Amino acid sequence: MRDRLVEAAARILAEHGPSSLSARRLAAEAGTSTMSVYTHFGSMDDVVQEVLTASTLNLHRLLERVPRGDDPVAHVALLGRVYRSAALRRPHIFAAASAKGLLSQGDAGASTPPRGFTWQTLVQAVQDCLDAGRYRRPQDSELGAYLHWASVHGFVTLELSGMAPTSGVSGLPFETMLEGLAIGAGDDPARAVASVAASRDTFADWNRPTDSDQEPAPAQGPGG
Amino acid sequence: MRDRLVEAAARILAEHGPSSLSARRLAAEAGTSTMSVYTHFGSMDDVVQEVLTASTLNLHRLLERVPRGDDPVAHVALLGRVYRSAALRRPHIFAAASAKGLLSQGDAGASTPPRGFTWQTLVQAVQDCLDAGRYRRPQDSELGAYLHWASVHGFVTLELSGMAPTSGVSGLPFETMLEGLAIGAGDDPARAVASVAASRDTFADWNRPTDSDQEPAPAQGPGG
DNA sequence: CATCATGCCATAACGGCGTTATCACTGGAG
DNA sequence: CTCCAGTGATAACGCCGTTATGGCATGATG
Repeated sequence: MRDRLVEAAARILAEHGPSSLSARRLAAEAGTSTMSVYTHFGSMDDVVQEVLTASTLNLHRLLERVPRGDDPVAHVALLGRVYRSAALRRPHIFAAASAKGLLSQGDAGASTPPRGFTWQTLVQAVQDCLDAGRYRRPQDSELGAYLHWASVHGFVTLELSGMAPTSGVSGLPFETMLEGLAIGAGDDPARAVASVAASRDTFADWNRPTDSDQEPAPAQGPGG
Repeated sequence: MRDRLVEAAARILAEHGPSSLSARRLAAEAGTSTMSVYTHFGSMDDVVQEVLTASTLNLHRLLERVPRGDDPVAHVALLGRVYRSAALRRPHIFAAASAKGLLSQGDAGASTPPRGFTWQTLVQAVQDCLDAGRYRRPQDSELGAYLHWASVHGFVTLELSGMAPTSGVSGLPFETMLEGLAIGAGDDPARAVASVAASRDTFADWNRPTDSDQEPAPAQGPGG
């Protein structure tokens, strides 16, 4: 029964958002009564917590599996692409996890500042850029990682709020942002553009076979 | 009565967050009954809409009054500082307005993509950077403005979620981000750093007298 | 076999929510 | 004065999360 509840909760959450996830509806869709929710969970909040934790764990696993080629800047860009792609694929989940501050942890009991394994992955990726001489600023790879994360997160957040830039804008906003991040970190502009372009191809190639990593998802367009 | 309701709603929203703003509590704190809420507003949602719209309007007015010196890059950075400062000053309001996608409009009936007057201000500021030869990319000032906005917004969002970078990090994260934005847009690194530093002084000077622009606010630290 | 303890959940309830129907009251217009 | 529009107090409806109660299986124990 517990599994059916989690399943139903995940589906409701993903398809209709958190406001539609009520104990009565959840029980009904799982074919049971509200009482069984409380036999298996402490509260309704624990249910969404469990679903969101599982979802972000999926994202973390996905991000860790991102192929690390020999171009560290492309790797950082690729991580951003995967983050955005996951968010666009399941907007409600992303929004809820973001609102609850769950996106950085991926690990129960983590301290409030970013401490999930993905965070380590990103920090390492940025550190690789520094080591390779591509990045120059900031010297602190944790700070650099945080700035990348903040920018991509903000971009996606605004995108999901329907505030994406007006159509007719020249260039692809997300590509431009990725390039700007690298250049802003000290990379050579031409190399940054090349690395971002390379990461786009890697993403396209790699994204297809890993489709099954996420549960069934509606169509989406990571093109942007 | 209407005013007392709006007042009380604004206070509850700012101090205790949206989840604490119930019709019954609002009526009680305004010294009336729930019915009066519905004589003056269509629904509870309209109440928070009104409060948030007023708050973002305040922010927009504030942003428009930002002194435009002769350094366009410093001006862009200053806009970011003011945005962040307002968000830190009233976290609940910012989070709620952000969740409702109200932050860009500042104007009823605006189309979904950013169309508020502040948006025009930011676009113009970025355009000034392009015209002055400080910025080089992207050529489209709307896109450039969007990228700045997304980064600052993401930074503040994560900051309010308690995911600010670990203490002990070297350098000031927000300063570093502002510098990175300018450099990523093509500015000369040294000039970017100088402009951001200049904007910090301008902000400190200008922030004191305009304290009264916002309603009574708890202590906060825009230092970053 | 009978007995009992345990875990699961159906029913129904409690208080609180947004919202609405009803109606008493007030104050200005004719 | 009457009449009317607007206001809001009372109480209700159907939701919500949560919980008390109790029935029903199941499996261990004698």
